[in-house]
Amino acid sequence: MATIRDVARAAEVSIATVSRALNGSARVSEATRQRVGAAADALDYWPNGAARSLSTRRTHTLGVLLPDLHGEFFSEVIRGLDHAAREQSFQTLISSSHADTDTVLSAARSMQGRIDGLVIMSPDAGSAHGIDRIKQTFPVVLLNPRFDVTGCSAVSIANFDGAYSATGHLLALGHRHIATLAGPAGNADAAERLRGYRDALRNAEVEPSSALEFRGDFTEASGYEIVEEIVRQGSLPSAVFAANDSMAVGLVSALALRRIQIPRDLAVVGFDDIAIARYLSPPLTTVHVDAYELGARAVRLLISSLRSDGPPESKHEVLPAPLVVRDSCGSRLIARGSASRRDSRPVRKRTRPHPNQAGGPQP
Amino acid sequence: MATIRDVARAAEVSIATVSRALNGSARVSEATRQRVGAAADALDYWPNGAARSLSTRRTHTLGVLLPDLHGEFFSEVIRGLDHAAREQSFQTLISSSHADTDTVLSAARSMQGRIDGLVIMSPDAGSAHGIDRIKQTFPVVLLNPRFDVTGCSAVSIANFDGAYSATGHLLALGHRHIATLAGPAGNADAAERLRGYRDALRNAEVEPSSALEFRGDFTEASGYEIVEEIVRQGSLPSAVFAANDSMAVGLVSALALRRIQIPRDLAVVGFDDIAIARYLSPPLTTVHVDAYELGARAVRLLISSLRSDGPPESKHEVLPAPLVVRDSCGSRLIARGSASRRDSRPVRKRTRPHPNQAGGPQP
DNA sequence: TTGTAAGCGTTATCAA
DNA sequence: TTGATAACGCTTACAA
Repeated sequence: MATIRDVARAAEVSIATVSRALNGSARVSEATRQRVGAAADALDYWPNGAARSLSTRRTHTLGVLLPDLHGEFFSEVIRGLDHAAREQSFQTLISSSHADTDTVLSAARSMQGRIDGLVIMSPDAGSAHGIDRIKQTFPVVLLNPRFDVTGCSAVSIANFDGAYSATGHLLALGHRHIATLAGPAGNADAAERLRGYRDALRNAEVEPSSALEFRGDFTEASGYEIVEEIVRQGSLPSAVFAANDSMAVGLVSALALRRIQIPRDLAVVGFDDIAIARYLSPPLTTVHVDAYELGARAVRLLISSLRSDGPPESKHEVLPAPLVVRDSCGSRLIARGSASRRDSRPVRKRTRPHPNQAGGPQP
Repeated sequence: MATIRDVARAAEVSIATVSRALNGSARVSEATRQRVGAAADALDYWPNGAARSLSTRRTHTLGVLLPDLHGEFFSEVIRGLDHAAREQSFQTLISSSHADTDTVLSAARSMQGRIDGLVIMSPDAGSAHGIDRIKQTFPVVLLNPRFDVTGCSAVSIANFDGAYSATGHLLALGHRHIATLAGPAGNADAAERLRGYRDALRNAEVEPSSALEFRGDFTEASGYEIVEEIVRQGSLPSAVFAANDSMAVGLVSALALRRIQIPRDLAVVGFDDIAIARYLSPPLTTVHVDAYELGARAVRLLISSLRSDGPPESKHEVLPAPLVVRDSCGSRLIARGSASRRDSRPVRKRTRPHPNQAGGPQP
């Protein structure tokens, strides 16, 4: 492997001149620049990144700490992160499966000297102290955090607003007996979505009732099982707001088995807008979460605080979560005036041909 | 930020001793080890990764170059890569959107000094030369490549076998008039799948006919549109093998609109087993591709060739692509004897509760 | 415009 | 068992 010394020798200049020539410094004559360039090409010189960042204290790399999520949401977040980073010619050092404070902290530690900043996704409340420590070493941006940290920017999902408008949609359609399939206790997103549901009800002068609040765990299985509970209660509600699409999918399957028709017998709204949502029968009305944008914004915030010296920035952006109206609530016309949008793309245009889709067999 | 010098000063030893103590060298007395540890803790010392890898020439990091894919497949590959890497305490430096040889080469170049090895996904045939260059700098593993490179391990998908068994399944069900919805010309996966389809036919003494080979581009839209073409031909085939699930999804939608019933009027098999496959009506029989495993194997191959010194390894693993029988071909009983498996998991168990699924709202 | 030399923060090789 | 000190490969004052 050729080093800068080899290039210097070949071009008959000092290593300093090679460095300057290759990095486009102004203080180099055109002639030597040529000579150095030629020598570097001839030797096929690849500068050593570690040496460079040791010297410059910059790595042009962003660290990313993720929980052990998978599926489309996660993939889209990464894509957003990576694209935004690439746009600014940053690379991304990714490490996932970080559940608790300790693993987050040790991963951050092991990235010291190799990243310029760090994006931490969905840290649990316990990690607040760890993050305080990390942000002394490099700028940190939190992705959908369960808490606020001063001196730290963050991007999160409009859980409350999304749930509020989903429930509002049902109310606008005339429903008054609206159940919710809530997420697990202790989960911050779940809590916010539940709060949005309740507030929307109260705003319509419907008192939330614990008899209509079913507790799931965000899995499809729990959505499926909850149907038994609901049915056992005797009187069916006229609508259900599921705190995520996975549970809605389970719910829909179980309803189909019991021949309970959607939306005639029961209207259903979900949250997340996962890919499957529009393939359910009927296509699921749900709250759209733009995972790609979530990642992209986090990177933009991080790079901006990288560039700004001075006190650490701490902007907290909230990503809008708009309602996407499909067919699972019926009477779609009524929804017109609301902030929702009707998803009426014809089937054949459902998937926009993606730049690379023709390049690989994968969907 | 405390450096090794600060720790040395605090512990009243030399920096060499600090390094030895912290890296668990045997040649350190228990007493000084304690003292150094205490000093490091007190100063909250984080070793600098760049300095360390400059000195050791090891980075404990794997580079990953990806095309601009997205969606579940891509996400699963990354998850497989990352998990396998983490298992061996490696981190992953990811860079996507690499379409052509030049971007692949320059990305690899910019990783020099910061990675120990590189996984390159789906490089196009043109990059063969670039990869020859890259593998002189660090070990390379190819993920589903369009070609073989000596001195380079690779993992690829059993495209031929998968297509062969999908078509074989249709033949076993008694179909003789089997069309295929092929992928784009020039795409290696598409070509292999087409070859598998043809071979299966020939093996059953059915001569492949170009009139039954329709050309799509792996998008849902193209699957949708092809139905018109097929119908225009007059006589409907009795079965279709779609070279990927996206096209199968489009196909199914278009057939539903024309009231052509699956599998009664037309049997359909796909390829990839994307998440949506089992939600189609009827659930799609398709060839399963384990994207997670694809990534994990690539990393294992890479790490193994990292550890082995000597000539570069060049194992080429092929990931099996088993047929998953659902309902889109009917008469499922006949398939018993074949190498396929019947997917009969009940709806409520479709999604295995995932370790973290209870920790985030995302599917 | 170019060269010399001092870092950057580690690890590794010697002696002691 | 420890300590000097020389790498590692690069950038960047400071001199020339």
